[in-house]
Amino acid sequence: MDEVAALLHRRGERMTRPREAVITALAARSGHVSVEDVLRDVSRLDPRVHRASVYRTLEALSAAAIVQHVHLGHGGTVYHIREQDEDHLYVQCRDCRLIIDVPRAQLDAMGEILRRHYDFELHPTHVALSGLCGRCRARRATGPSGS
Amino acid sequence: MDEVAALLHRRGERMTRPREAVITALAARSGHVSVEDVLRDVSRLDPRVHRASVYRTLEALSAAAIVQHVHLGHGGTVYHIREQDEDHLYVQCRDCRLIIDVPRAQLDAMGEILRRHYDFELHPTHVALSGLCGRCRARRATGPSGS
DNA sequence: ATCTTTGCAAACTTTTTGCACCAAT
DNA sequence: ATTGGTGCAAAAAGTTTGCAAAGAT
Repeated sequence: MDEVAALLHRRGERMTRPREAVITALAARSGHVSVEDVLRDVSRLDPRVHRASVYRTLEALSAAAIVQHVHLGHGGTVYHIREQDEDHLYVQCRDCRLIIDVPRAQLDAMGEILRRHYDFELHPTHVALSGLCGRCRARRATGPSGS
Repeated sequence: MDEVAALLHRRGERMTRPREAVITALAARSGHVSVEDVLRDVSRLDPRVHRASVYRTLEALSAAAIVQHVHLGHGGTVYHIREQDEDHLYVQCRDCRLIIDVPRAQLDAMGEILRRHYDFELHPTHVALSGLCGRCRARRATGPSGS
């Protein structure tokens, strides 16, 4: 928390109650937190904090590179505290919404192709890829009658 | 258009004026059309068509697999008429929003890794990857002072 | 004639903004 | 004392819904 405060101060910004609450909320969950989750958790942590402050705080913390967001195909955007070695990408199951972190090394083949053939530099952490996890694939094979 | 009508009829559904307008709007643009674009184009093509009908039509056409959507990291969701050989994925520049279609073959390395190591079947057309195209990377290097 | 789809209006959800006040530095 | 940030309330954006009427088959 002090680290975060220092980062903010370096930018001429301040550590405040709403910001503490947002950071606490993000830290409490392992990662992949939706705005909705943040709003709910923050208002539990400190009911005085207003929605608008949560939105503004997420924006400020993003600008300061303290938090990062990942767009999911469905289900909007999730936030998490940025780690120094943010070297994985996200893959999400389109059925159960499970998110899997994949080491960035795995993406290098793709990144290399994009760079070479398309002069395009991939930022693999920004958007989650979509697909089907094994469990949901099995469930679909069995048929939705199974439920 | 008749093809689409046939597909709808096969599902016990009907071809109507709003649906024609939406399909015309989607066909007129090469692809990657936002709801906003569809709404605007449709109301030009036929001002009697209501917004709500556009939303409902996009949903119906999606359900019938006549149109498909792609989630972009920023800028929401874009629609396009589904092609039989939908074998490319999308990559989008985070600065200029340019969308590049990449042949699916290029993604096979990644797809293979996900399948083998994570038991995850990638649906690569559903979400656009994000990154920086060459032009924007150059512009950033020059510095935003260049504009 | 039947039954799907439409237009409309209103509701809803989510996010943003203007502004006076509060509070971190 | 500064001036960045907050809470509030209202507006803005984007999407959905109930319903009576219209229209495709």
